[in-house]
Amino acid sequence: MDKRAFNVECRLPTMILRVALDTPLRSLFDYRAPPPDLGLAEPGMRVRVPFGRRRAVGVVVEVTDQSSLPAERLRSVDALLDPSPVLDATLLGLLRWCADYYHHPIGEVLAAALPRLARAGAPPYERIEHWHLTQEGEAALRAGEPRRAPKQRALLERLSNAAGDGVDASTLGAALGNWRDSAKALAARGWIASVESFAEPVADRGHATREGCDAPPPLTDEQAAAVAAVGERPDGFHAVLLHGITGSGKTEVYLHAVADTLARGRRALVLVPEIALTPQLVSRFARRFDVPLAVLHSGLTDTQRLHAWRTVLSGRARIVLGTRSAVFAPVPDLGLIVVDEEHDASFKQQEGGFRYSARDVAVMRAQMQNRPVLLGSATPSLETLQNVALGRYRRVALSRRGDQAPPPRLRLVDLRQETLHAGLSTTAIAAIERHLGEDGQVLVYLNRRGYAPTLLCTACGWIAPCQNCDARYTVHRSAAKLQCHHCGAERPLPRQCPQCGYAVKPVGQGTERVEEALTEMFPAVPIMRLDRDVVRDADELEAVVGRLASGEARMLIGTQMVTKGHDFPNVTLVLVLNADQGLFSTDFRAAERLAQTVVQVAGRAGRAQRQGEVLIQTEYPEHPLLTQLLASGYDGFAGAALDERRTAGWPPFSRLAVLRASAPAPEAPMRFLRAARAAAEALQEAAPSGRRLRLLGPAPAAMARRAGRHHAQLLLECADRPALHRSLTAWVPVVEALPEARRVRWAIDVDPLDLF
DNA sequence: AGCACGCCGACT
DNA sequence: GTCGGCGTGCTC
Repeated sequence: MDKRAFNVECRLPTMILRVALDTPLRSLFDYRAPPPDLGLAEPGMRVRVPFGRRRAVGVVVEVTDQSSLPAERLRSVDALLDPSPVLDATLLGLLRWCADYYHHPIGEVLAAALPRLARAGAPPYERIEHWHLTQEGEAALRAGEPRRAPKQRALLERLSNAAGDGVDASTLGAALGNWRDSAKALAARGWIASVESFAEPVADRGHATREGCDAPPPLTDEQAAAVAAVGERPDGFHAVLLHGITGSGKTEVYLHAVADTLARGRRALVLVPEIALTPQLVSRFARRFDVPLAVLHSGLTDTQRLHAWRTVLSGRARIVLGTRSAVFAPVPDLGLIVVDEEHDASFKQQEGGFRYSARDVAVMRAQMQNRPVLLGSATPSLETLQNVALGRYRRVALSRRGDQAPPPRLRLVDLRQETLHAGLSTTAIAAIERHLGEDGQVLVYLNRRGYAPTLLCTACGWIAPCQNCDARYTVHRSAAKLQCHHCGAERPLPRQCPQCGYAVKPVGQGTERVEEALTEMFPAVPIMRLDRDVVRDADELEAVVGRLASGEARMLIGTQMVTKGHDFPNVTLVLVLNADQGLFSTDFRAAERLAQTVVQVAGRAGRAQRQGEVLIQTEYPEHPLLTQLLASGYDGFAGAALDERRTAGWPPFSRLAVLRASAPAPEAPMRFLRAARAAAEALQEAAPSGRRLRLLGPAPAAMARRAGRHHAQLLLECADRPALHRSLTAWVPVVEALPEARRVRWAIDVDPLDLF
């Protein structure tokens, strides 16, 4: 309490707040602190400030007593929006590290950590609205009023029965349904009134947790060892890779590690890819633990997101489950971070300006917080495996499936020796017949939705080009339209060639077409499709999964969606229709992605007693990646792939950054990038910064024109991270100041996932 | 990014 | 004669 008095006397005269604002500017802005009666500003609190001609909400990053600006140019903050920091010291430190590491303006980095409504100034705590009867109201009720408004009367009676400070709005909503109109009418007559307050943050620690209704099953030895490895040093940073094959029970390890964390009175943060489509995990946590759980994902409305964020900030939520941006959730007393499917590309922000890897940020957060981080995957990224090899992460393995099912048998189907029916080889069709005959289920994986990837004119060769992109329209037959999968443009499906009037035909296979072909081949077998066109939300997904689980459907054809997290216990045959996309890509990560996809989809097979069979269709059955994967599994593949990366000097044996630019004008991105490259070369000459920086490009992107904008990029490569970082630190301000920069949208992508 | 100011074309 | 195009500059 005396702290305030101290500050008034000694620091107020020169108290200056350094504030981050949601602008692409790379600096902080100095403001005079508000008078002390408005509250004492601390780093991590939001403030409302005048900014140019408008008002903005910013976050106090530093409190100092001096500014590089003359005092007369400083303006005062309008208001302090938080009674205590919404970003604690560790989280603020993490965000500052992000701004530095990803070379992104601090204001936009902080914006990524706050829900939109919080950025607009919404209070940090839930408003609690308490309604109570006034004396006039009591009198009216005794007098038998209101006589002809039953809803108003019910509300009055409900309030008159309430004790103490009345009834809060959510209780009224639950008890009376639509009560707002009645309340308005009664308030207008002065019979009832409301008082607003804020929900208090939860201050307790050491809160013992009861386990919920699901009793934890006994752990296998491997699982127990994994849980022990995570819990070994709960007060220090260490990273554990949980390398568990599909079906080995990784989730059970997470649940136990989280239980240990809760038992210490700490909170757990669990990151998953694309949670909106994996409600299974959420319900498993909800059933196991009898504690409040917050779920943060991209499918929430702004209001829902604000609500969930407040639940986290207040400490009510003991477990926070979320996707990428949840890595910035303001979890108090954070005791453990789990990253499930750590190899998943959706942890990397690929759009917009601030392109961070939530997995890497999670590791850094755990380090700053001095807490363990648990990374789980059946197919760990090569980066993570290299961290294990260097002794930075500890690897614990789950090598046995809980159901004791033998691992599936993988086989290649040589497409050069096969006749194809709608993309299906005769071998594959025979295998489908056999498995269906033996009462098994069949899963067909094809990473291409729609009916066919192109529509071709049989006479003139016209190929339905998208107007906005260097791409062709995809045929969607049942919706009778053409759709561009890069910009979303649609047009009706033409019956004849719009150029010459002759017949058009769809070329190639998408999931819709394969479904049609399978339906024709197996008219008696119920088939389901699983892709973004058929399944729009979690409920629809559950319906499809449910129909397969019940045996109502016997075959499933789908895209990536089928590889993610869902159990199909009776699937005995998995078909991978075209593995070849990943074999000859210019992207050095394509092989890794293909291996991960194949292993993940193969893991869906044979989870019951029967051994599963996996058929991979390819034109290149002797390709080393495929033979390696078949001969020695993912581990063998990963070892060979890491050797290749070392030889070629690709990550994790070097560090990359990409400067990306786009503009409607076709020449602007390349002009900007050439200027940026020249600037980098000039800097290198002026101050050789140790390790050599290699510049590759600029070059137009693989698909140069997307959604009406032209894209190009410049690749920067360096043998070690500090040297790359130093170069970027010197270079980015110069790039920003280039006159050409004004004509493009540009962004730095540190540790890019996709190069082309 | 916003939001101004500031100079040159087609409109009431 | 104005409305408005987007080039340039600034935001503590």
